[in-house]
Amino acid sequence: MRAAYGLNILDNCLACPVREEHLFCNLSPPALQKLNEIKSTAVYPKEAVLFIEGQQPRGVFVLCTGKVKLSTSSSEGKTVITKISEAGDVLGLNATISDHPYEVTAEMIEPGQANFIPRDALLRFLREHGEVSLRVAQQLSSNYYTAYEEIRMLALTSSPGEKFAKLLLSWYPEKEHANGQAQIKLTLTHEEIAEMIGTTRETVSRLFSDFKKKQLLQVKGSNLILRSKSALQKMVH
Amino acid sequence: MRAAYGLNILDNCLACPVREEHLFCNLSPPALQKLNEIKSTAVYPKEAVLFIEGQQPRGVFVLCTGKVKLSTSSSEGKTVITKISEAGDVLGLNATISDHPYEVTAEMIEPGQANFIPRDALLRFLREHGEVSLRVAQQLSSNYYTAYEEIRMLALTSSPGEKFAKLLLSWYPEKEHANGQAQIKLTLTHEEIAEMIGTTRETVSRLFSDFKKKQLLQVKGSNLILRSKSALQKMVH
DNA sequence: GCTTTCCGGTGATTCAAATCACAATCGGGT
DNA sequence: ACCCGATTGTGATTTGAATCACCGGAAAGC
Repeated sequence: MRAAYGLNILDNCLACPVREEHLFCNLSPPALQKLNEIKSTAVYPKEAVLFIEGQQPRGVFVLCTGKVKLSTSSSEGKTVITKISEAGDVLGLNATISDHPYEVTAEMIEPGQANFIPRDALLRFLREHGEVSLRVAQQLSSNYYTAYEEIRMLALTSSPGEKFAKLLLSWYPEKEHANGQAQIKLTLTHEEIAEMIGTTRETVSRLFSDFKKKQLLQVKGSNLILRSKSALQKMVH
Repeated sequence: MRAAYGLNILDNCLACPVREEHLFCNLSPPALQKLNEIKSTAVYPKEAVLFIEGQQPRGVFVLCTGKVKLSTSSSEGKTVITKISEAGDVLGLNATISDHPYEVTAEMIEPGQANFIPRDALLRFLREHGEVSLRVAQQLSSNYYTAYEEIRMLALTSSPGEKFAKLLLSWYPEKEHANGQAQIKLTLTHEEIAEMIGTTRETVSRLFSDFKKKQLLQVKGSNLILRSKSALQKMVH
């Protein structure tokens, strides 16, 4: 499979067996070598916390494997999950670049491996490699865009049902079955789904029931089967 | 007043009589000269639209004077105002850098002047001036942080009353009266305030009544007087 | 000056989702 | 196989804000 790319991606990416194009891929050899010098790799178990909202940024984490839950909480204990990050994502970039405190808490929900790059080493690196700075700027823009999606989801979607449908649509893999069906491993609890769409656990439970009744989905153990993409799309419109 | 700064800021900023430190200030003379070559200045009346959500980015606008309302809407006509931009702000930066469509609509709510920098000229400029790229990256991070504030406001603040209090607090000038009082020119309609905090016009109207009754504020024509910062802070906590 | 449109205030009513309260079920550990 | 804590399902009740409906008043246009 890898061979199809013509050359081994490990040759020109930050050492991390990630297939997708990401921030630290396709760099010039000297830049890449420098990056590999300043990074350090570690393995994190489930529930490990990479960083906490409000902390001074120590640096960025490039996720190689595993899944990370990004969330932010109010002082009263209410929590929103803003994103589930996967392999290839760079975590804590904005905080590190702007020297604001981390704006989210990052917690592993599936164990995995990540490269850590300390803040000052990264900034020094970026100052020396202007071309990478532009890449970073583009990555940040893209993050910003994702945040706006979240804002739109929270502010413009009125009913929990619609938000739930949007969430399910976002779970479709790029390459789904032609008939609009998809099978997804459900790793989140109802509580966590509630925190993603800004509602309560009970409401999510009822949404699952409703959607099952309407033939929109099916649950088999931890497998979630989505039955019709078009029907979901009709709900969000 | 300006003299207090030691040198005329027009000497080292993108030509635009803005006092604050902003993105295109304190650049190297050659970079600055290049910027002034590629920018063009225009005056915009009230209700002029700089760009519309979903359009391909044409470039960035550096606001010199006036105020701009940034908003995003759903297909059903619901609208959120995400920010009121003021002099010194750079509009459309993320879209321009990442080549995503503009994520908001920018409309003048107070007439003013802005410098426009076309997309390709800006990108060429950034490639040639790596040091400015890092500044841009920092600006983008900062924008991102602001977007997160918005997410927190929308998702973690339960009642309209609390959101309203948060909004009022954000209107305090940096240097307010010691006793927690402040006078603010109210340029937004209740409808617009509703769109900022995600509620309805009627609810905003009632909030004004409630807050007046509770001695938190006072309205005299278009002047809004906030009576107690600490009382407002108690409400949001 | 008069009309028309936009904006702001306030009641009455409705309604969807939060809250409360349990019961049922699942899954991992011993 | 059994136990226990975490997770899920679902009814009954409450509630806070949206919606509907209308009026007064200010500002803008003719």
